[in-house]
Amino acid sequence: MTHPLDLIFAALSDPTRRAILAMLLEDDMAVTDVAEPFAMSLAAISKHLTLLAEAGLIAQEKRGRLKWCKLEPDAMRVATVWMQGFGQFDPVDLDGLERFLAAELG
Amino acid sequence: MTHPLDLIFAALSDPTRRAILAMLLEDDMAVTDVAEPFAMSLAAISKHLTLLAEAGLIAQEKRGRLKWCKLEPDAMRVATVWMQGFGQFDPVDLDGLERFLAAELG
DNA sequence: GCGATATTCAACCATCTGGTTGACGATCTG
DNA sequence: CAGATCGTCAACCAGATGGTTGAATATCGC
Repeated sequence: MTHPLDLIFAALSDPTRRAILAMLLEDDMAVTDVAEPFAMSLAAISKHLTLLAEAGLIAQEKRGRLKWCKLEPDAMRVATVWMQGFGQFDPVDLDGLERFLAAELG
Repeated sequence: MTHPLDLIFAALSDPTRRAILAMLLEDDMAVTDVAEPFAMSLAAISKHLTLLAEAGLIAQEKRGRLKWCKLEPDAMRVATVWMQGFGQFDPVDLDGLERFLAAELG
């Protein structure tokens, strides 16, 4: 795995990591605070954060004993730019989208 | 792995599968034709196509002995919609994007 | 019906992933 | 300094992923 998009999409494919990103959208947070809502070990969250950082989706900065995590929106934009090509050809088909979501999400 | 976005992003995280999607953007294709440009077995491509179909990114329809693959843009749109939230807050920072790409792609 | 073409299935393999636990190195606080 | 807190590291595990090969199943054309 070496292309940036590989890392970005792989990082986004895990629900825990997407939830972390959503949290960081609200506010920058230290690792322990990120971990708090999840029913898994701190080490597991730490690994998730490392993956997110390697993908460029977040930046981590250590200040004192806390390591602050903040969203890094550029990486997500790169992915968005790549994906744009696949949806833009027919004027957005909201009905179709709705059908898809209804089918997939129950 | 059960959430639709899990499958969609996981499917997109592989360069072979992204290349397949780009090919299908040009035209619908049968499995053997999809496989032709790749230096790997037909079975491998067949598995990739199955993953793409499970993610909803393509649809496969068997006509005679050929199985036609076509792009199914709704799934990609679902992902785009999810991602929109992370980039839209500051007016698109093209310089930052360029720096990111320069850093990541060499 | 027979041979060729299209596609999948099954078994196998190496590697990655997402999680655990316990020990460890830093840093803050009293 | 001593103790608590923050975070990572290392070893381990079960299961998924991306690939292979060879056999099996449809379907087409003669």
